[in-house]
Amino acid sequence: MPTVSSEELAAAAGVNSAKLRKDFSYLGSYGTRGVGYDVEYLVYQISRELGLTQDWPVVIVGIGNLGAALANYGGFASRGFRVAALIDADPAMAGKPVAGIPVQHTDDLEKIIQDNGVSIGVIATPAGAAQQVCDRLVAAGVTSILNFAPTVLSVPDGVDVRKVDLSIELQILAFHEQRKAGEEAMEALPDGLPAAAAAKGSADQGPDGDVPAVMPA
Amino acid sequence: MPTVSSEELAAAAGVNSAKLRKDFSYLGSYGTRGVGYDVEYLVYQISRELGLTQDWPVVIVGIGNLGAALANYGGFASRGFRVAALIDADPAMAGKPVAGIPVQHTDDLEKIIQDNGVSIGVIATPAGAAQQVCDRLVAAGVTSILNFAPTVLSVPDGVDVRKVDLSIELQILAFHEQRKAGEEAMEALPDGLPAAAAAKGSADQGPDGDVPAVMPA
DNA sequence: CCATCTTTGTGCACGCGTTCACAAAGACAT
DNA sequence: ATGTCTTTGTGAACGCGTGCACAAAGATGG
Repeated sequence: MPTVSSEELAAAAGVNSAKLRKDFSYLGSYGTRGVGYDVEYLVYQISRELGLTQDWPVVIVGIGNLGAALANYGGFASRGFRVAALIDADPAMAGKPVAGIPVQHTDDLEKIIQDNGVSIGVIATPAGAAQQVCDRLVAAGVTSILNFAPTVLSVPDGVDVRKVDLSIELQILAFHEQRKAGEEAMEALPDGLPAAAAAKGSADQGPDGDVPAVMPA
Repeated sequence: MPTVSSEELAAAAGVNSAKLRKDFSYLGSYGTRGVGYDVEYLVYQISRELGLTQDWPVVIVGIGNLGAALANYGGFASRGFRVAALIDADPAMAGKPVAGIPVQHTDDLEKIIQDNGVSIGVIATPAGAAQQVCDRLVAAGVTSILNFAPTVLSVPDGVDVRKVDLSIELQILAFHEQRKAGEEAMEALPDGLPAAAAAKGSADQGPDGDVPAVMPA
């Protein structure tokens, strides 16, 4: 039986082993003292708790470059997501297959949502169309929306929205880049930014809190 | 002179006003007591500190759907980013304009980086090519990399990498969706997940910590 | 069956960030 | 000028998450 210790996992993930064990303990006592965690069982338990074992049908609205990129993205299927439909407002796109799935017209949006029991929608339209698409998705029964359009969507209570801004990550890199460049002239700067200085040596690859939280619109 | 108070900004951003004032104070004392902050001056100071006033030439490597979507993304220019070049390994793409910029071949990668003084690279290639492209970018002088390929890149010290996984946000939505669905049957579940339960009512649209940190690969 | 060794699960303490609360500062009216 | 009123900037307290350290649990070998 293949096992891992919290120590091994912690080293691989770059976190403290005690924190990892405490996190796991919230899911239950799945480890064996003196041995570690049964890999297969642990993966299953975490997957289940995270909802990876379920089948999540999603629709992608707006099949431009980004929508097509998402439709072709291989990482969805392995995480339980199934692209149930692609929807675009351009009649010329209708019927054209993208990633093996024929694009359908916006007119049929409500029917598509209901027929497939979709509760998660992805918006990859231009900014101008996003709110309108969002409203229709919500009215049709969608309760979670992933928004790639550069607009803040307003939704009724009970609907989750997550906004993905592709330039934010780039901005974080630029922020660190600026720090690197200004390091030799650090003392010459008018003010120091403690939070940023502390994060100077961060070597992770994740979207974690290593940049000030407040930004201008 | 248009001004805003910390109270107004805090309400708009959904944070505590004291925290906002303290954050601003790290940048200097830009407010006026009894009045608030001069909007224009404040925006400038924050922009400067964040590096938005600088010109950041970036290259995008891998001009598939995603690369094209990034090249067309309007949000870059306004944040100080300038797409200096598009690079692809496919000779058939060479010369073809995407978003008004002619695609160049990978062979010229080093020269392009050096001629344009590029320090930030975006990788939108298939997973198999990512590490190789990364190595060449780093060797050519790039010190910050935004990675859209589903691979963890290894880089020497001093190089920043940020990995963007388009399915993670979707997974967070699915996690909350599962919670919503299981809410009526909450007591029937074998275990509760305190962190998730606490985040139940979160209504923000940002990638903040409202989901467990550790995940299986 | 007992001893030893490994690794988990967790109480406890420390440290950091958030929030409270207030004095200082400045605008504005009289 | 002087007083009042608003809002900043920040010292201090609070709360939460992280990390330490160890007892309990179980495997493994003699």
